Amino acid sequence: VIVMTACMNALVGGGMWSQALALLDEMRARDIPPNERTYKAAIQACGKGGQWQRALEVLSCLESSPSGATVHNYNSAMTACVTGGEPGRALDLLERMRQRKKGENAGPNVVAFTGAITACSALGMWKKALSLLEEMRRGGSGSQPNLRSYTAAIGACARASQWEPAVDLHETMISEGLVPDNASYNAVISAARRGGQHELAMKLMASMVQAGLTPDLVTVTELVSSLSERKRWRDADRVFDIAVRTKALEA
RNA sequence: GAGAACAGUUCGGGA
Repeated sequence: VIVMTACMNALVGGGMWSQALALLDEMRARDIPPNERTYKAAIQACGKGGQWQRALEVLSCLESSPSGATVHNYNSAMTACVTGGEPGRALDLLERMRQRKKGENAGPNVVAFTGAITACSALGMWKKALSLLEEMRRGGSGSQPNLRSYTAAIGACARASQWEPAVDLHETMISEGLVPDNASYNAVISAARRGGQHELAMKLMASMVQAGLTPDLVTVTELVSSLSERKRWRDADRVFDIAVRTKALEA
């Protein structure tokens, strides 16, 4: 068991999740009973590979194991559901974690909530994303939402072309003392683009530069597509100027 | 010490 599990860990670390799962199958075929560590490696493999069915199966093995499933284990299973194209099941898992709280294991943490917000994003449920974020702000995850949580929520608004709430979140986040980074800026800019607010998108890029950040490839593609949709070629030139000046594309 | 792990932003390509 130890050798097999060690191999699985190595495979997962190297991004070879399918081989790791193959080892789990082999253990079963050979009647080598997996232990908790084996399942932990397996569920991580499922997370990376988006193998949600197997993730849920492994999760229930962990749940019934003596030490029980950890918050991390649930989070890996949630990742598997989202990347496996079953985001609704990730939301189910969040509920399951909440039930578990009563049993005095830890409830969902910041990572779990953020994962659930990402699931909402994939489902187009931006209102639910906002309400999950609200719940976090009220202390529901045991700590306050961090930069990634806000970015995920902004991303959910962006996907639904809801630029106004996205901008609100961006501002709230700043007033909470969080410092926006490239990913969070790119998320609001995306919301502006999808909401047809190209002027706003340009302003956001400018404030990004003012804040000392270097726009990246994502920022530039975001703006260029926003501007070209409206054939604002002059503005697109300005964006390229800024991109060159800030060395945006040199990373 | 078999082992320290999980979450966020654009577009495109490949199986």
